Amino acid sequence: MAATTAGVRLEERWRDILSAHARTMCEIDRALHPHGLGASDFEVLDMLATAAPEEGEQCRVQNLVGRVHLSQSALSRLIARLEKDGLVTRSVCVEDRRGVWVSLTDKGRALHAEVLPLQRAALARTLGE
Amino acid sequence: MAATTAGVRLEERWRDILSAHARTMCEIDRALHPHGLGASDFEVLDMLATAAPEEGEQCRVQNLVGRVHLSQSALSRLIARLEKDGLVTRSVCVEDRRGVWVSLTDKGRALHAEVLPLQRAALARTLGE
DNA sequence: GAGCACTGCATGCACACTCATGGAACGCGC
DNA sequence: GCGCGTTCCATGAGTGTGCATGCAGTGCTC
Repeated sequence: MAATTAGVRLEERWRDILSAHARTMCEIDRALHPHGLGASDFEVLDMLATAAPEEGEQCRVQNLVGRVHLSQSALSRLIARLEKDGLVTRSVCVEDRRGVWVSLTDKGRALHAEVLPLQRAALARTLGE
Repeated sequence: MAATTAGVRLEERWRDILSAHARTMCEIDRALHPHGLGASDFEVLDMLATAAPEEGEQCRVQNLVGRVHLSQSALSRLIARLEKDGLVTRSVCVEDRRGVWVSLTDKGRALHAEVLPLQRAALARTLGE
């Protein structure tokens, strides 16, 4: 009996998460789409911007996997798209030539600064009741 | 200042939701995959099972859209898959021939009963700390 | 240095999703 | 009844994702 009660409570919590996730994700997508970005793109851009504020600072792809809620292959393709759009650059890591360094371009940094308030606004709209 | 603080708090909340969603979704998928179901499939199955416990009770596709976090087209295809697997049946609604009734088959009901505890267990593993 | 297991990233493939559209059925005004 | 806008579901096209795999580079053992 107690077990089923706990089960129902978990079920409700799960529904809440599902609902909040769907609404917010959709709202962010809608807010960022005019700028050519999706929610996942922004997540990576934001990670690069906050994790490597120094100019010369760079970030391994490996470091991004695990922090981002994306598979390694999806991340690889996403970075390829960002590079094609001129938002990031990839360069081989000299100390471990298997690795790849990813860094924001000036354009990428500028775009991030531009859309950050939009993302915050979307969050406020759907999460801050 | 207060605005940015609130922004950071929202950001953290969003990260938590993202993380919980990804972990739980993955865990449910993993638990249900051996039975040929994904998380979305279960969501629809569960909805049909709980919304129409009576034998003759049926549910319009229209009623499912909005309750499920899926687009109308995705739901249509998902139901087609479930029907192909013999878990649900579709029949035209006699009182509004645009509509379609969806109902669980015995096999669908049995499968739902079989995997429900697995889903609950997955929820408990990832949400109930 | 040769062999070998392992790591890091890219890619082929299958599949589910969204968006936009299509077609059938309804309901309303006339 | 006829036309017209709307609703309901299905489907075609394009895109993104995960899984499995490929391939180059690393480091360890000998």
